[in-house]
Amino acid sequence: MRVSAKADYAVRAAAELAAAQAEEAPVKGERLAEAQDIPLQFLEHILLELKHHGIVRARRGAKGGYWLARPADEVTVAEIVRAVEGPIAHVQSTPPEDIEYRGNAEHLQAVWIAVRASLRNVLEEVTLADLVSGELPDIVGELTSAKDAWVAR
Amino acid sequence: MRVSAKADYAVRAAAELAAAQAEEAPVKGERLAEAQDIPLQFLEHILLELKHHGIVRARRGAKGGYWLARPADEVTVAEIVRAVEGPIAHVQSTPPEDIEYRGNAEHLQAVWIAVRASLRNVLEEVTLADLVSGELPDIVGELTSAKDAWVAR
DNA sequence: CGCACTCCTGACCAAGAAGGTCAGGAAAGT
DNA sequence: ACTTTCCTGACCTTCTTGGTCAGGAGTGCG
Repeated sequence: MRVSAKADYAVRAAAELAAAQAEEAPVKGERLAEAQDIPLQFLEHILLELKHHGIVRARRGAKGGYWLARPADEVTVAEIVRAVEGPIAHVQSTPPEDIEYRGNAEHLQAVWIAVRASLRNVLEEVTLADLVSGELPDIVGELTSAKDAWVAR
Repeated sequence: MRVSAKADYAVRAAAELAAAQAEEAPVKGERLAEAQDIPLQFLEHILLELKHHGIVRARRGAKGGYWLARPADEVTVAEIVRAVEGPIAHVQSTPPEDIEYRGNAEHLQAVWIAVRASLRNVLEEVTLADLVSGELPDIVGELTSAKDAWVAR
């Protein structure tokens, strides 16, 4: 139920790429690392994973670097998280719809399904374009405006 | 972004305790383990954690066993998950409200806050009583009735 | 009292993930 | 050719996950 450093880094780097999409030139890994304060070599591994998932493209050499494979408003945060962390809200490493619960826990399956659906409702709605513009989808506004959304429990 | 075996086991065992709350006698660990098919010794460690968090009580000896410290409709799934997994939706092991994002990732904080809020909206609404009766809160019904809530991505 | 029963506790363990670092190779540009 | 930058795999340390094992300590009963 936590967000890994890798996922956080991946989204941040992707946000930088989204912002740079206007310029017609690739962005170097080093610049991404500096902009978001991420260890360079670790970041390059992450970018490679994003590339393998078709989210990012890259070119090597002098004028090389990374860029988004698609327009920023077509890439969701959910995609990026899945690329580096794997499936969202799996239970014991298996998808909730495949689990059979017995006895008094029978309805737990529906709860885990609801958990996954609520995560998707946020992560699949927010695109990289939303993220850099700051114009987040309504659902984020609703969720973050509840007074106790910003306090720990 | 996944649910550990421990959290799953904990909720299932707690559901059994909730169902047994009518009988005025404690439930043995062995019975819980069998009912939910959980390795006994691992389960006892989990129950101990729940006890330390004031969710469960226990007595040793011949007529000993475990029981819920409070009525089943006052114990939420969120409490149980926190007891065994720690805080929900932390990023890089720190709460999202404490993170400062720079540059184009500035609004990522709001997204993680929304993620946490949406998890809470489910986990803090569902009580153990809901779970054993099968009468889950409206929000769960809404989330699970979307057609693609039950399919993988 | 003694004994069985059950929880309680800490030590241990193997495998994997998290969060990196290091060294070298392979394309691209000049 | 040479530099630049990505690409790749190996390696590393620490922590977490998902357990098992051995023994201690409280409780109830005959």
